[in-house]
Amino acid sequence: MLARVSTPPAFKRLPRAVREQQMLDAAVKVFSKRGFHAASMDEIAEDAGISKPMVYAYLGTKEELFVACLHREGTRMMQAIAGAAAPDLPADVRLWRGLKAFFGFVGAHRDGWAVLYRQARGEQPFAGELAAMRARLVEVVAGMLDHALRAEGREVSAVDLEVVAYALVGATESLADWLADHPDADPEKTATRMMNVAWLGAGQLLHGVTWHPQQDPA
Amino acid sequence: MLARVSTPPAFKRLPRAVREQQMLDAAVKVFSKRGFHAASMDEIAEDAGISKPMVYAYLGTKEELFVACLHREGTRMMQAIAGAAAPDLPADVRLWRGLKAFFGFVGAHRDGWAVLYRQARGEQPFAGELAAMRARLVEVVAGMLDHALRAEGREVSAVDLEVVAYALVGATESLADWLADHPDADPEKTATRMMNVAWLGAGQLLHGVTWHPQQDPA
DNA sequence: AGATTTGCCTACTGGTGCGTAACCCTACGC
DNA sequence: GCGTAGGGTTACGCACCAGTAGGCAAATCT
Repeated sequence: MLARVSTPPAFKRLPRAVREQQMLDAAVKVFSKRGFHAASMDEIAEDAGISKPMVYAYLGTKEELFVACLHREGTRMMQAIAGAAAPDLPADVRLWRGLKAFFGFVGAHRDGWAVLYRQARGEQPFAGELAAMRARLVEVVAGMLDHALRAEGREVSAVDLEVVAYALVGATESLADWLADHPDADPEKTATRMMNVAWLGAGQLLHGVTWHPQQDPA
Repeated sequence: MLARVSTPPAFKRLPRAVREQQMLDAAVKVFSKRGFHAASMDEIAEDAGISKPMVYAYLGTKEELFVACLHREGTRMMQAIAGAAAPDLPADVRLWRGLKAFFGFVGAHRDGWAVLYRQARGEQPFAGELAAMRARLVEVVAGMLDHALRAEGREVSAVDLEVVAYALVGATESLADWLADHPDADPEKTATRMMNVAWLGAGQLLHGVTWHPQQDPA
């Protein structure tokens, strides 16, 4: 008896653009779960519902795939933040909106984002990529602080500014990790907490209050 | 003619305890340079001036070796900090000494420490190990804050405390990264900068000053 | 209706690197 | 002076996985 000449392909053919996104989704998921090296192209392909050669055909080698993930997620995040903090608002409002957008983003992309960034930190080939993005963030924050400072007629050395901005960004990333690990936590509340630490601390600095190691016998 | 029956073994035999430390030194170096997966046992062995089976004989599998590194470095760090911050001092002094010790440690172990921790964050098997250590740190910091708060008759929810402590620890780690990447930076000065951000921000909170999202049209 | 392009697969290879088996040699205890 | 234990080595098995060759079928074009 005649079997169906062509088995109705239980899995549909999809246009490239769609499949690419599915692959990236799968890649982000697997990379974040396993880490770059431990992740296998086979698992990514399987998770995307496709076979391995397709991944190579569309997104290239493993490294290129990872970079693609980094780019997509990074761009999404940057847009989310940039869209929130217009440059003509007072510093605290900009900071607040930026934080809200940032934590909102992390909350919505819990598995993807945070862990992807946890990964990229370690692996040599991508550390640079990531560092560049963080540098942009630090620069923005430092710019905000500088702006606020000048508005009060004060000034601080560039390196001081950079370091404070670095600390602020680090604290924020740390809370993002915390948020990613506490699925039931509220992004906005986390943003508020961060704002408290950041703005009050930075605020003091802005007003010229500083701390010095007074007597220190040890 | 008779060659020397036993070539005077150009490389000496050493007692186990010594070789183990050499191996750990090499492992820390290689792991931090390459990352866990990309590091090869062969390279570690070679770098330690020994052959691979010795590493397996003394320190076990690759994972076990990494954990051993983590433990040694972690313990060293914790001791450096614990030795600096006696529990009966005022909170700001404790914080200051702790920070000084921490950044001093990182400054002295630049390549080893910081990068090792950058690694452990990502790799699944060790993230827990690392998280536990960080949790201990967070707990200590939170305890300090709580202590200072109670001394002023105020009280804050445990989760609030935890989050602030988390942010502080994150900011500190971030500056440690910065320090590790700027070999000519001064650890103590970095500690001072961190102290400024942390103590002033936390200090405000301690005095009941908080920030709220006032009107927020967007 | 062909012809061609595009989506998709099964099945391999080649390299890399963990972990081990089997063996050697020097020191020291007795 | 001789056994035994501990420091040390070379050389391999084996599994895993990135990347590829070669081919089939459904759209789409002409």
